[in-house]
Amino acid sequence: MKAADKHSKIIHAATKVFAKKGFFNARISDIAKEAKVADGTIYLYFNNKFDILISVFEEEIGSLVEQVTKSLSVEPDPRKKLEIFATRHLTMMKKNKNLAEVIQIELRQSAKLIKDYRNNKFSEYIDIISTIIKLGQEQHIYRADIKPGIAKRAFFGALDEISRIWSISLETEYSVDDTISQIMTIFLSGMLVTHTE
Amino acid sequence: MKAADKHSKIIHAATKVFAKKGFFNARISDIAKEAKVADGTIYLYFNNKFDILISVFEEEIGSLVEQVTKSLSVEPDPRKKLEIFATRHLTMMKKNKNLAEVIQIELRQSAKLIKDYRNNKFSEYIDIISTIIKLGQEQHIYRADIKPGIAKRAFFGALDEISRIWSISLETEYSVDDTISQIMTIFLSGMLVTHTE
Amino acid sequence: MKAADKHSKIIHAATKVFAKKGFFNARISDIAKEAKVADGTIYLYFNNKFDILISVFEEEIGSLVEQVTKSLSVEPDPRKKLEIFATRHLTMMKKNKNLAEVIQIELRQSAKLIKDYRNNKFSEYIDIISTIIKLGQEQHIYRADIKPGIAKRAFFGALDEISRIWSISLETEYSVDDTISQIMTIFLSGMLVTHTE
Amino acid sequence: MKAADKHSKIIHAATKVFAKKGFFNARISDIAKEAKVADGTIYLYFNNKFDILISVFEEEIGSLVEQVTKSLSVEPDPRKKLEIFATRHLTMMKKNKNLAEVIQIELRQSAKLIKDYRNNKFSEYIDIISTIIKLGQEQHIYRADIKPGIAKRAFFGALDEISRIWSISLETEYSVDDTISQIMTIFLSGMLVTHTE
DNA sequence: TATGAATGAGGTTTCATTCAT
DNA sequence: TATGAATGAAACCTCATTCAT
Repeated sequence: MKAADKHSKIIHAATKVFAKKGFFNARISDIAKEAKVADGTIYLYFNNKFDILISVFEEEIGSLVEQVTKSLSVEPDPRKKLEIFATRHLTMMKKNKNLAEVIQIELRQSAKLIKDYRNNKFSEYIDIISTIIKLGQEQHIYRADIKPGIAKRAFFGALDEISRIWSISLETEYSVDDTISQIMTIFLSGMLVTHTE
Repeated sequence: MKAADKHSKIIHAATKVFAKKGFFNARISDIAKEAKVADGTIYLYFNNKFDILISVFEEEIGSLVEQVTKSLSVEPDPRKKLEIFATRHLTMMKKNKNLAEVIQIELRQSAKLIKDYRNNKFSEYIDIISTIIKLGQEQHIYRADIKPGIAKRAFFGALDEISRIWSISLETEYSVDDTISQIMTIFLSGMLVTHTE
Repeated sequence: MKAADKHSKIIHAATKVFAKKGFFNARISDIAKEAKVADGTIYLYFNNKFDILISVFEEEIGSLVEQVTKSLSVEPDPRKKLEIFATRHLTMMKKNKNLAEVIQIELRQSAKLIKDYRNNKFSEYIDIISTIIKLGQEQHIYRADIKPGIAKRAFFGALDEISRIWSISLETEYSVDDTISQIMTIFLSGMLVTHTE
Repeated sequence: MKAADKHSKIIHAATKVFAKKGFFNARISDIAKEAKVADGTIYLYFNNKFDILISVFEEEIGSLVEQVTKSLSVEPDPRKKLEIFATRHLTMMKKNKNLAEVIQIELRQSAKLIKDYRNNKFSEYIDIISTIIKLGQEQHIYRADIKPGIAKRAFFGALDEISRIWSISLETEYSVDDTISQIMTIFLSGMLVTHTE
């Protein structure tokens, strides 16, 4: 097995374990067992436990960015692009609960633990949203007075809070489609009744 | 000093320490020192470390619910009510960074750690939003097709993600007012350019 | 309530609690609760936890000595005296399981913990046996080559080990009477088949 | 060093420390220091402190059973067998004071602490006595009316109480030989003067 | 590279004892 | 005398990390 393979095997194992137990409750030996390597082997690929967490983000979110970017590239309409982002995000979070939990919980932990960890990949991911909004503004589809820097957080926050509930409660009140539909309505048209007739 | 006072003194100390270090990195002795009591004294008021965390939520969010409810009671307009909620929430999070961090980080931790902790007070808090939306729907101000159960999460998630950034980054790109204005525009009118003229 | 009463109330409570939980697992607050006094009150009557244990011995065994001595005083026959001692001891241990356990377990603990605790009352109790033996030797009923100092321990040890089993196992294979009969046979006549005919 | 060696090294260290301080006063770090391993190492071999105590019994008494059984195997006479048992027991207790104390004190503690610990090895040890008695009864050497189940406890209790005194008092009033002689006289022939002439 | 036994620092919790009331 | 809230020392146990093989 190549080094890169083992590295990624550990990353995946760690994602699973962090998701299940949380960063602090996860033991290195749990990750080692999940990855089927010896405890000591982990330290040949990572500096310490925290380094694993950071790597999990970088790799998992990195691949998320890749997938989403690819999906978006074939769609020119900024409205549709936003919907695609939401769909891909929620679908992924529903499918990959491990990743979902790691993002929801550990993202916050880690942001706190090391101020100098810039969440590069994560920023990149969020910035996909603002890029879409800017594009829409250039095309006069999105209101010019919307600040992409705030809107991207509002949009991501909305999606994240919804998928958070999916993670902790077994029942899923609303389907992905229902949710997308609601989110798009709210973010595109707002909640007010429109009296345009 | 009365028992109730000491209880609340420990709660406030714990909020501070949890915010600064996170639940897992916080030591009981940190909380004790902050509260100016002996380590053992804490166990006269709480069963264990986790019980402190739960209590912090219940009490801090409980008082948040109280304040917000009071503010809302004097305003009949559902549009304004939503704005008041956003304003009070963001203002509080900006002012009380400890509480903000505890909500953002530990809320997620605890939800994960004990599935049977129903986050009663927190649910109550979030439900203020859905109650406002329902009221607005009855008055035909908010669209009937908006599902309050989803919208409340979207709205809270948006606010929470924004205040999360405030907590971790020292620079404050946007003021509370700016942010409120953006959030209200998005949630009430949406991001699309309206061609009603 | 007089001081002496409270003192003895605590002693009895302690005997109960020590028997149930053992000295180390017993908490002062357990004893206080059992005695229906405040924790601090105990320290008005005893110097520390260990002092309570010593006092329990002195008092409980003291009263045992008194009772046994009284029973023995009316019986002149050394053979019967020994039987009375065995009967009283086993009956008491069976009736007062608390005392039994305290003797069996804590006697050994305490003897170890403080070398300078001479178990005065306990020695006095054991010496009742050697006194009986000496009396019997004077009357040429007991063999002159029996050393009372060893025989007293053998006799007490035999009784104690038997009552120990009673304490830990719920089933009581043998009755007190059966046991006495066996013990007296062994100690008086030995286990060998006698070919005197 | 092999794992088995380290296991046994810890057992011996624990026996020593428990004997010296008693189970409750013994600290894990005491045992670790005595065994010249790190505190944590102990938990690679034992589940918890109590598990160490149980293991000490099983191992130490197990080897006692082995030795005694071996000594007995070459002696056919039930009278001599009993004497051999007493001699080996008392000799061992005098030589290995640590083991003696652990048996005397902790045997009682542990029997109390966990009702479901059956003291397997210890029962096996005691049952050596009843087996000898039964053998003697078959050969019409020991009285048929002696109940081996009671007699075994009486015999063991007698030996144990005597060795208990050896442990706690430095002076040794009686030698092993003296004691054996007394014990055998009592248990075989009883204390009564025999008028067979 | 890989292993996994060993390390030892560190934290939660308990509880005997004190002391202000 | 009596109380019981407060104290704070102490110990079991965990687990990230190391290192000899």
